[in-house]
Amino acid sequence: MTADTANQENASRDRIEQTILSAAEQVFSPHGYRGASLQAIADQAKLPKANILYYMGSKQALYVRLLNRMMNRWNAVLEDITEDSDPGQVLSDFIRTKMMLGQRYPEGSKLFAAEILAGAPFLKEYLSGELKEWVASRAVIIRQWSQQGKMDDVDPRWLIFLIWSATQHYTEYSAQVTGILGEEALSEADLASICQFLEHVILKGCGITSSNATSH
Amino acid sequence: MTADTANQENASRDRIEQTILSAAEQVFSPHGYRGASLQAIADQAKLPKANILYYMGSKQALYVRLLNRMMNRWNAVLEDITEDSDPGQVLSDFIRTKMMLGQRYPEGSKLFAAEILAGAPFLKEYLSGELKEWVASRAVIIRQWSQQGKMDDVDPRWLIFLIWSATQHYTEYSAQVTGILGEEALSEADLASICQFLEHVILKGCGITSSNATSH
DNA sequence: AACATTGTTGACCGATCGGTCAAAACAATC
DNA sequence: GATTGTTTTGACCGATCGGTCAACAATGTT
Repeated sequence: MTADTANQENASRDRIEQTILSAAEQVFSPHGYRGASLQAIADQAKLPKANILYYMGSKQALYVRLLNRMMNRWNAVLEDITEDSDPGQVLSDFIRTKMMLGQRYPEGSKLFAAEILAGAPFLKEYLSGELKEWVASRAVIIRQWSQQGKMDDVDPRWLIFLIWSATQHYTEYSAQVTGILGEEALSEADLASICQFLEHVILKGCGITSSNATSH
Repeated sequence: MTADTANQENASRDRIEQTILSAAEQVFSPHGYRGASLQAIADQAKLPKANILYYMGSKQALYVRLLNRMMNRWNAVLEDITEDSDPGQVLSDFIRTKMMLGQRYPEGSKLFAAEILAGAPFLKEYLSGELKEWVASRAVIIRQWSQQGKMDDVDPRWLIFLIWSATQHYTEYSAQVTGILGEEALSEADLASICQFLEHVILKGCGITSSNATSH
C-alpha cells in the first residue's frame, strides 16, 4: 500500500459509514449513550445489526466517532479574533453562528448535550484540556477589550457561557420551546427575531454601543 | 376507612418512598428514562428490586412521579407580579431564584432536562398546556412594563427563555462548566459572581435602570 | 391465640441488550 | 475459472432489561 492510497479509498464504504453515522446520531441524540440500542440504530439505517458492528467495531467506538464529528463542526467559531477586533461585530457573529450551528446540526447538538448531562464520561479530558484552553485564550482577548473601554468589565467566562446557553437552548429544548409557542418548529421569522433579541440584550448588557448597524 | 385517614397515613411508608424517589432521581437524572434501570435504582436505594416495584408500581409511574415532584418545586416563581411591579426587582429575583433552584435540586433539574431532550414524551401536554399559559400570562405583564417605558420593547418570550437557559446552564452543564473552570464544583463566590453578571447584562440589556441597588 | 392485612424478597419470565462467529455472497486478481 | 480478500447476515451467546409471583415475615385487629 503506497502512501496515498488512503485518499481515494473505497467510496462505497464511506457512503455506508455516513449512513450509519447519520442513523446513529438520530438514535443517540434523544436518549443518550445508554438509552440508545444498536438494534434501533440498525433499524434506522435499514441495515442488519451485525453490519453496524462490522463497520464501527463497537457501540462505544461509534458513539465517540459521533462526538468527534460534532466537535469538529464547532472549530471555526471565535477562532480569529484579536485585541483589535470590534466586540460588537465579534459577539454578533458569535451569536448568529452558534444559533445557526444548532439549527444545522440539531441531532449532533443534542447528542453533545446528553453527553454533558450524563457527566461527560467520554469528554472529560476534552473539556478540561482543549476546550478549557480555548476559553482561557478567548477570555484574555475579551478582557483586553474591557480594558480598552470597548465594553463593560464583565467576566468573559460567564459571557461565553451565556451565549452558549442562550443559543443552545433553542435546539436542545426545542420540545419545550415549540410546545410553549404552539408551533411545530421554529420559523425563520422566529429565528431572526431571537437573534435580534439576543444581540440587543447581550451587546447592550455588556455596554457595547453597536458600532455599525449590520442590516438584517 | 373514613375520609381523613389518608392524612396521618403510615409514616414508615412515606420514608421508604422518599428513599426510593431520591435514589431514582440520582439514577434517572444523568441517563434519562431509557438509560436508567430499575436494578440500578434498587442498588442506589439499597433495596431489592421487587421492593421498588411494590411501592411504585412500574418504572414509568416512578418516573412520572419524579417529574411531578420537580415541577411542583417551580410553582412559586414569578407568580405574584403585576403591571405595577418593578421590572428590575422582579427580574433580579427571577434570576436568583432560578439559579438557587438549580443548585438546590441539581438531579431534579437534570431529570427535567433529559426529559425535554428526549422530546418530552411524558411532558408534552404540560408544556403546551399549563406552562404555555403561564408564559403567556407573564408575557402580558412584561409587555405592559415595556409600554410604560419601564424597559425596552423586547419579546417577553425570548426574555423568559434567556433567563431559563442562562441559569439552567450551570446545573445541567455542570460537567462542562467545572471542567472548563478547573474546579470540582462551583464555589459560593462563583455563584455570586454569576448572579451579578447575569443581573447586570440582562437588566441593562433590557434597558432597565437599576432602581434600588440591592446590597449583596 | 387466631386471623387478616401489609410488607419483603428470591426466583423466575420473555424480551432485549452488546457483541461474536461462521457460513454464504460478492469482488478483485492472476 | 480458481484463488484470495472483503461484505453481508442469520444464528447465537451470556448478561441484563422491566415485570410477575408465590412463599414468607411482620404487623395489626379482634
